Amino acid sequence: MTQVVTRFAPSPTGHLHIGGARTAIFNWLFARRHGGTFLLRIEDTDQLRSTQEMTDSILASMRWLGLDYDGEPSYQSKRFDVYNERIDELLASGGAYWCSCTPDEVEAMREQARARGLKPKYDGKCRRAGLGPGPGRVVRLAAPLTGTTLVADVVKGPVVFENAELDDMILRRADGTPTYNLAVVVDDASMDVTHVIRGDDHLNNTPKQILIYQALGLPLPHFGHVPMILGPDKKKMSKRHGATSVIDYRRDGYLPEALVNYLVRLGWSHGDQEIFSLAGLREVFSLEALGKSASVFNPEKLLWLNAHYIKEAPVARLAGLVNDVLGERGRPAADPDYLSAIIPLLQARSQTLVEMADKAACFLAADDALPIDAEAAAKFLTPEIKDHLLAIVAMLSALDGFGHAELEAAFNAYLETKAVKFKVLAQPIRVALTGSTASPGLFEMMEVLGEKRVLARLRRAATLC
RNA sequence: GUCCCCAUCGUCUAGUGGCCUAGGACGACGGCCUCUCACGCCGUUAACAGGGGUUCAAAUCCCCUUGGGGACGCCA
Repeated sequence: MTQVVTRFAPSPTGHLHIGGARTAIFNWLFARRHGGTFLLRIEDTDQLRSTQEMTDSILASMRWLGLDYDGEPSYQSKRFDVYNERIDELLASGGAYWCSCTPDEVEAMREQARARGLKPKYDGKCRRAGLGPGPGRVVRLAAPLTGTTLVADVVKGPVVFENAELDDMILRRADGTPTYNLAVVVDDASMDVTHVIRGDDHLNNTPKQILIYQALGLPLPHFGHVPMILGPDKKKMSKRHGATSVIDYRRDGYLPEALVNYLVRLGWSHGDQEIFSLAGLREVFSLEALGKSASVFNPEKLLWLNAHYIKEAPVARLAGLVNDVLGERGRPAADPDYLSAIIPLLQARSQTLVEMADKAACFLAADDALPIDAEAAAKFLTPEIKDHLLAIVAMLSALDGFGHAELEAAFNAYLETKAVKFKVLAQPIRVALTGSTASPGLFEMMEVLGEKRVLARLRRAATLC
């Protein structure tokens, strides 16, 4: 295969969508797999809806996901002269023509076609009028009226379209700006893109674009249309499906490697393998392994992957991320060493960083202000337990070390002398230490909390009995 | 309405004519472990949309039906 060039071409009219992120991943992987080039192009020809803020957001999301691109991003808004040059060429060669029909007139034509059971399209009224430029006029492609156009899709296989179904689409708007279809073709050709990998929803655009390639005398790239991601209702993913942007997942405490792993498995597979890193993927990714059918987004599986990566992540990294979450919630920064001691106790118990931060809260709370669940207190901080708590305070104060092993040994001795089962003490102590009935193991927690906090919390709990 | 795409457990998928009594993963359910909650481990549940062909043989190939999705913009 010749040098591979792929590109990701988002429109900066919103944050990076997970569907867009997935096609970016596929393009990135294909290029990296073949030692090719991965380009980024911002499709901002719609000057009304495109914003710098969204461009920045998309760039940030890509960086977060670990998708680096080659060279600088290109902006279509800076290339209007290039597009217009090509449109003028088409005008001169007869491949395009001026059209004075108003949007309302065109809409009427479409209605008419629809009413006759045909595909709604422009009827070519101005095609032979030989119009020149003028206010309010657009430029349309003089598309072939007969014949067929073949899309040799890398994913879907060959797809044939009747040219009669295709439209004399607008190339240049009345305000002089180029339209999407024209700009994509000119850019993909001038950037020497070899593989256009994009969402399924563009399949119907492809024959139209091929017509433009042909009119311009440009060589065709390979096309590959990846199936869409659907919401739980099997409809195209949209805002009403909840979290749909990459930044939503970042905010909700997901690790980028989990999102990438999840997304790549939607519509692509490598045997029975479930766990993939970006580095591993670039060794095995292939377009042939892409599926053809749309897939439903499954939040539970993403959560499972996130939990998996949380268990694997280095403590120092998690500590930093949890601190960020804490900060976003207006909590003071935790001591890095203390937080790093807490994290290992929470890794197997947290599916997201947000959950981890929530669970870290009881470690970080001031001893006299630790929130204690009322129901838990009523059930476990009972009068008969009070003496035990006080006796344990005395016992622990006399202890030499405060490590897991010493603590466990001391408790075993206590249980023996008092002839009591650990079960009767465990929950009361847990409530005393954390304020709730669910937590990491007692001894490992006590070791992390340290003697001072443990004693203070036990004393406080005794007063509540 | 017209055109295009798609069709294996609830979901993501393996499967490229015999290895399929259809495999894995998430979820759900049950069990083990156990100081609680998790983790982990073990097990159960559950699918080739329907109908015709082709073939010695079909989840795999062809056709039809049905179902689902997408596209029909001076948005991208």
